[in-house]
Amino acid sequence: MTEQEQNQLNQYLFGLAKKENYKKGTIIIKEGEVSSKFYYLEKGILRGWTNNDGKEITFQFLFEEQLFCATESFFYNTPCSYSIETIEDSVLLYIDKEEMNLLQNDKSFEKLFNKYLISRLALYQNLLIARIQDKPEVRYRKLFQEKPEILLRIPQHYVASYLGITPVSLSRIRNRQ
Amino acid sequence: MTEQEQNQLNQYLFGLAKKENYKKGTIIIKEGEVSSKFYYLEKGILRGWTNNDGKEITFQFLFEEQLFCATESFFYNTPCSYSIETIEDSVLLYIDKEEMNLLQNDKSFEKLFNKYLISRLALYQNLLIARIQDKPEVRYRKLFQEKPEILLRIPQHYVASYLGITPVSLSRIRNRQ
DNA sequence: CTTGAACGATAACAATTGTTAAGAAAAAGA
DNA sequence: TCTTTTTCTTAACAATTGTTATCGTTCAAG
Repeated sequence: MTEQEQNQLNQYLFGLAKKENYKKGTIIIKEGEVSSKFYYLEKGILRGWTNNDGKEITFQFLFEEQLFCATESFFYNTPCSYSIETIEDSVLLYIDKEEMNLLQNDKSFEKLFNKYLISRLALYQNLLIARIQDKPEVRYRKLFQEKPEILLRIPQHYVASYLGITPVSLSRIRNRQ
Repeated sequence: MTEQEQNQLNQYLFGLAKKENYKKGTIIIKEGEVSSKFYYLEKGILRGWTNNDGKEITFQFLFEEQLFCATESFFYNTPCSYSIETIEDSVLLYIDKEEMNLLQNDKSFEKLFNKYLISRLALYQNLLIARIQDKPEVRYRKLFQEKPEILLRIPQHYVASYLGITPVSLSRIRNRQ
């Protein structure tokens, strides 16, 4: 998906969108509830996490200019299996599902959205492969190379959880470098 | 995506498809090459794997009645970053990308394919979350509960690789139960 | 049927990570 | 500013996994 196509899609989706400010620590999408909004993160950082026997597991970070929704919940109207919250003060744009349904009559939108889905699918496949392939220490090094901003803007215990290790272990790995 | 929608999509895609038999151990999609076919696995089992410093990492198994393609390679015409091979004698249906492009003019197909992409996206998100959430031993137990046929039909060292551990460690885990 | 390769179990030791706890530093709130 | 909370580091020990090697067993090709 080219940058131009991305901009066109954003224009379709968020040309008439509402804008809202959220303080750090606000839950945008809540585990167990149905989420029927499609979002664009204009400013800030978000974190996706699930509850695992009382322990929070962080599985995703979202940065500026990122489109997102709770895919399964949004498209199938099912309770969401995870939460998404702000870890900085953030600005979000959003549209409701009904507004999105209206867009689906537009063939040009449909084609763009198709491309968006394909790019997301490819991304998640690559994320999954990378996670199977690499051990925690390698995952840390790659993350540090590819997205150093994650390590600068996000508390380390969230990063540790995202890497699938404990904060103690991450601290040790960092110290080894 | 309902079963009916799935059948409709399969009919669109593979109504006029070629059918081919492959012996066990045949490479269907080869790492480094561009794959421009969309497949349906009628019979057999496939395995997706990548080369990681000389070590094979298995990241996916495909079973009967499964649609698949090398997403990134197929849609973006890039060299594929992994291989897919048969681990049993298998029967595949396939169409070329040009045939698929013709289908894209059909609005009904487009809608179905959209739903397919959404279902795949949701699946991969869940796979990724599960992998971040669970430790190797838990992953094994869940796999055993959800897909015991994997453990019966697939050599254990492939399963171990898929779980992100060594065959030795998998053998130990199995012995602990 | 025979032979070599592939597969799985086990053992011993190394390396890594988890757990718990304590303390220092930084950030947030009053 | 002062206090409280959060975050990060470090240490000691436990648990898990990795590595290497050996040994039957099974599978497959000839």
